[in-house]
Amino acid sequence: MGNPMTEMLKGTLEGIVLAVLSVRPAYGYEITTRLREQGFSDLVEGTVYALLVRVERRGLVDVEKVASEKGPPRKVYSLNARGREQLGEFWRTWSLLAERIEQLRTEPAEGQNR
Amino acid sequence: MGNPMTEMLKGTLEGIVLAVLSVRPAYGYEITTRLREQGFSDLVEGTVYALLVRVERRGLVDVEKVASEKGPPRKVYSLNARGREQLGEFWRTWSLLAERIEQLRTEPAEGQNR
DNA sequence: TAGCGGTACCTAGCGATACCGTCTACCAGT
DNA sequence: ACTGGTAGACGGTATCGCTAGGTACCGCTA
Repeated sequence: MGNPMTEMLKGTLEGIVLAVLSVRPAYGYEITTRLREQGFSDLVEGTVYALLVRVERRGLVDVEKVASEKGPPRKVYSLNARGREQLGEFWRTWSLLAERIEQLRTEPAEGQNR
Repeated sequence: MGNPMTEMLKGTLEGIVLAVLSVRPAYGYEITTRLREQGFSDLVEGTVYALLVRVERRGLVDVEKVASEKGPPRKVYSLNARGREQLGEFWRTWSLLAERIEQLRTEPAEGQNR
């Protein structure tokens, strides 16, 4: 079965991470903990790392290795031009979906609009 | 890759179909064509049928076979008590996700220039 | 009467993605 | 020496929507 939030995140998590990176560059561990604090409490570290590898392969982010004071070096990701384009695409798709779903929520009173 | 809307529908399509059924009972072909007209233009028949089989197995809907004037008999699905409960759960999860994502859209770098 | 399009349902296999568990590796404080 | 926090990686699993077909019935038309 799996909890519903997990399934809903499919297809949206990438946009969420890109949105985080659009604010400022960040590294994986940081992204995970920040999103966890912002309410995505079930988010799993491994998921974010895998997603970052994917967006890097698709050329949506630039990567820079930065030495860390604690632990291994950080891979700092920053959104590039293609990434910002993709983020725009995400917002468009999201808006469409959200609009249609909200329509379904308030529709029951109306019934048939045909 | 796949188009982004397809990925975003994962986890939400079930709720969408349950919402449609909450208005009034319907059969698979009807649900597909109605949603297609309402903007989910890429939605595929097979997807809806498979989804209906799943929600039936999980006991969220009641099924009744009704003879059709054209073609094979219709399987009319209606939302039962468990289905309505599940729909409520869907709306709660959706609201949470939508709220957090909208927050990301307008958020201006929390810990830095604010 | 043969063919076509619309209605209505069903299925096997594929691709994408999030989760799970576990691992490596480094450092500070006790 | 041990624990806990930081940082990244990987193989396996499950879910779910799509692809790409198939079956079956009906009315209309060439």
